[in-house]
Amino acid sequence: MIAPALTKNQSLVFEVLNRSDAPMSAYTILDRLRDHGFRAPLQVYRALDKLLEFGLVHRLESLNAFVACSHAQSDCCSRGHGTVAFAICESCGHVSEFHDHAVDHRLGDWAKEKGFKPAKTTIEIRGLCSACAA
Amino acid sequence: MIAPALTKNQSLVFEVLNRSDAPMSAYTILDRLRDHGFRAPLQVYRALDKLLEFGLVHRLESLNAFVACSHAQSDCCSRGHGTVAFAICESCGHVSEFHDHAVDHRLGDWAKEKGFKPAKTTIEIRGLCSACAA
DNA sequence: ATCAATTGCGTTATGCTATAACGTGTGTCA
DNA sequence: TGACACACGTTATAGCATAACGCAATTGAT
Repeated sequence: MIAPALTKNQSLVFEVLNRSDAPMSAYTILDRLRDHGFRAPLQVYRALDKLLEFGLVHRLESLNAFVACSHAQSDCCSRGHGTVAFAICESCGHVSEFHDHAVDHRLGDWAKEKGFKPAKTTIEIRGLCSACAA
Repeated sequence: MIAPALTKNQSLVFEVLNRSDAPMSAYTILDRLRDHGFRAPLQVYRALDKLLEFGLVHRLESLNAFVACSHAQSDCCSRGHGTVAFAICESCGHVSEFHDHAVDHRLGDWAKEKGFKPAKTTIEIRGLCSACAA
């Protein structure tokens, strides 16, 4: 899944997500981009679909929101080296993205044992980050 | 979190979920219960909130839907002995609920290391069950 | 060069998911 | 008995996501 050059809309959405230090809903992104000519949710959702496909953005299922991939610079996402997990602070909104090989492997083992063919795995931990828990 | 006797609405919602072999959205539950006097989403959501609190029901974040806890009979859920994971078949809709101590422990270690205080953890694997993958 | 297929884009309308805010009734118990 | 907690019912609204239409630009094979 090599990412081609982004289109204008895709770039705009990606920029907004990259600048944000917290997840954003599609509608929040839309509002941020009204000045750039965005008028309808579909403009955002279509861009997000592509960005997700390219691995530049992640969707947080438990929030119905989106974040830029923390490792977009490296080969992490574009190579799809495994399942990514998220720790979401419910106080400040900060999201830590990490990969745990052991967890990945363990879930893979379970799937293998059960004959289940995984397509996409979601791991999200909600709680308080170290700064907010202090 | 010992579950007290369920109220009428809670029982109705729980029954519907128990009879279903796939997750159900709140609105689908509502439709199933129109004959029993349900008229508004809030009647369902309020019951679901309690059932979730009692550990009798789980919410599937990646589907915005709900399932009865597979282990409701045992002490699994009511005791909250750890994080539960779900394997969701995208073909037949069947959901397997399981617990993996190693995964649980591993994520706990990560949290401890980072000073993150977990409140709720979501693990959902979407794919094809053995029957549908065959 | 041209035609067909693909892709992105814009717009309108709609559907699905979830909660706010208000009021009612009922049971507890100090 | 009066304050409180809790379940319930209703209306309205907020928030998230996609269907369906049409147009424009690009690509690529013939």
